[in-house]
Amino acid sequence: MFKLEEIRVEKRYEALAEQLREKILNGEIAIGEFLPNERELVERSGLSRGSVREALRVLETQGLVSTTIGRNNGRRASQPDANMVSDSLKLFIRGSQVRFPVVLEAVETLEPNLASLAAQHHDDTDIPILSNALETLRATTSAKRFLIANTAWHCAIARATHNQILIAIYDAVSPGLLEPHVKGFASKSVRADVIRAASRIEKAILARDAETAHSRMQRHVKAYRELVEPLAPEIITF
Amino acid sequence: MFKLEEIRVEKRYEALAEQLREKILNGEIAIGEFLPNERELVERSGLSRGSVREALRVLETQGLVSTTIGRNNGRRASQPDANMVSDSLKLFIRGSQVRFPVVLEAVETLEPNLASLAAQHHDDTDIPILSNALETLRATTSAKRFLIANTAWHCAIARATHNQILIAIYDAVSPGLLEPHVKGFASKSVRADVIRAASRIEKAILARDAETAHSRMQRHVKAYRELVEPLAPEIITF
DNA sequence: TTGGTTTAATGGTCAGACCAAATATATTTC
DNA sequence: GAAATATATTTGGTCTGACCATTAAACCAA
Repeated sequence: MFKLEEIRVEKRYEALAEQLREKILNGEIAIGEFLPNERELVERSGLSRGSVREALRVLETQGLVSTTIGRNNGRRASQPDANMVSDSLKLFIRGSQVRFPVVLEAVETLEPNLASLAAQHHDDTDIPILSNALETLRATTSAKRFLIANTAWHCAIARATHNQILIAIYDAVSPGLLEPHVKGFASKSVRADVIRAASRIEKAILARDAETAHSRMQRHVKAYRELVEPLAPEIITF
Repeated sequence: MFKLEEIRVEKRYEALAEQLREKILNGEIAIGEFLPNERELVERSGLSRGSVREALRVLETQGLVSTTIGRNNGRRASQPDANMVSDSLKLFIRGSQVRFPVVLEAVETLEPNLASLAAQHHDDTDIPILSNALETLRATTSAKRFLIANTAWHCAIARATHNQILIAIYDAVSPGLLEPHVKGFASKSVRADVIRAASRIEKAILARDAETAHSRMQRHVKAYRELVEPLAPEIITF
C-alpha cells in the first residue's frame, strides 16, 4: 500500500506570516526597521485587517516583530532572542511535566563544559562580571537571595563561553533550578561550601585552565545534585 | 533617585491568552480536551471574536492549542512538544546569524555527554532503534542521504538518553549541522571513517560502558569538527 | 454495503467602524 | 523666546456583524 502525505492547505494569514518571516530572516527587512502599518499591509497583501493582524501576532509571538503603538510607532522587525528560546523551553518543561531530576541531569551535563569553554574563551570584559558575581555570592546573607546570586554566577560563566547557543540553552534551563527548592537548601554551611567551590572554579577559569575548571565544576555540580535531588524528586512547576 | 518599572498594560487578548494558558498548564483544561468554540469564548470572555482569535492564535503559536476545522472539530489543548523548542532555537540561530563554528562547538560539547547518558539510561526499546540507525548508515551510498542518516543516528543516541530536555536541545541544534556542507563532506573514505567510529561508539553504548562511549564520541566529534570547520566558517543559513 | 447529498458545526475571512495611546504640531502663556 | 498646554494625526487595539470554507454527521439512494 502506498503512502500519501497529509494534505494541508496554508491559511492566508499563515502565508503572509511566512512571507514576512522570510524577509526578516534574510535581511530584506532589516532588524529594527518598521514594517508597513496594518492598513498598508492590508492594501499590499489583499487580505483583511483581521488576517493581517493574525499574521503579525504570530510573528510577534515568535519574537520576530515587536509592537509599539501611537503615532510614528508601529511594528518593527526584531531578532528572536534567547528569552524566546527560554520561554519555549519553559513551556515544554511545564507542559511535559518534566521531573526535576531531568533538569538536574541536563544541567549536570552542561555545566562542566561551560566552565571549560569559559576558561578558553573569556575575554577582559568577562573578568569583572565574573568577579562581581562571585562577590555578590559572598556578600549575600538571605537564603533566597543567595539562590538568585548563585544562578547569576552560573549564568555569568555561561556568558563567558561566548557561545550564543549554549548561553541561550543555559538561560533557558537554569531558572528551573531555582524555584523548586527554596526550602531545605541554602543553610549556612551549604552556602559556605558553595562559595568555596565557586571560588576555586572561578580561579581555574580566570587562569584559563580549562581542564581544572571542568573537573571542579563537575565535582561541584555532582555534589549539588546529590544534595538537592532527594528534596524535590517530583514534578517541576517552574 | 528611585527606579520605576516601566508600566505596561496588558492587552485584552493577552489577558485571555494568559488565562487559558494557565488553565492548560495546570491541567484544568486537560491535554486533548476541546476548548469552547470561538463563539462561546466570545460570550464567556466578553471580548470580540477578533480578540478571542488573536489570543488563540498566540496559544497555537506556542504549541498549547491545536486547531482543526469543521463540524465536531475545533481547538484542543495540546502539549508544547520538543519541536516547538527546536523551532524557536532555530529562529534564534537564524536570526542571530550564529556562525557555523558556534553550532559545531555546541554539538561538540553536548554529544559526548549524550553518548555517556545513552549508555547509562537506554532500555530495550532503544536497542533496535540504534541498530537500525547504524545499519542505515552502513547501507547508504549517496552522499546526501548519508548525511541525513548520520544525523538520524545521532538523534537516536540523544533519544536513548531519555532526557527530554537534552533531546529537545539536540533536535534543535542538529539540523544546523546538516545544511551547510553537503558539498565537500562525505567522500567515500570519510564515510568509512564515520561508520567505523559510529560502530565503536554504539558498541560501547550497548555495553553500558559510559566512559568509553564518552571518550569515543569525543574523539569522533573532534575529528568531525576539524574536518568540517574549515569548509564552512561563515554564516549559517539553516 | 457503497457512494452521493444534505445539514449543521466549526474555524477562516472580510468590511467598516470606533477606541486608546503616543507623538508631532500648533497654540497659549509667561 | 521658552515653557507649558491644547489639538491634530498616526498607529495599533477592539467591536460588530456578516459571509465563506471545511469537515463530520445524518440521511438517502443505488
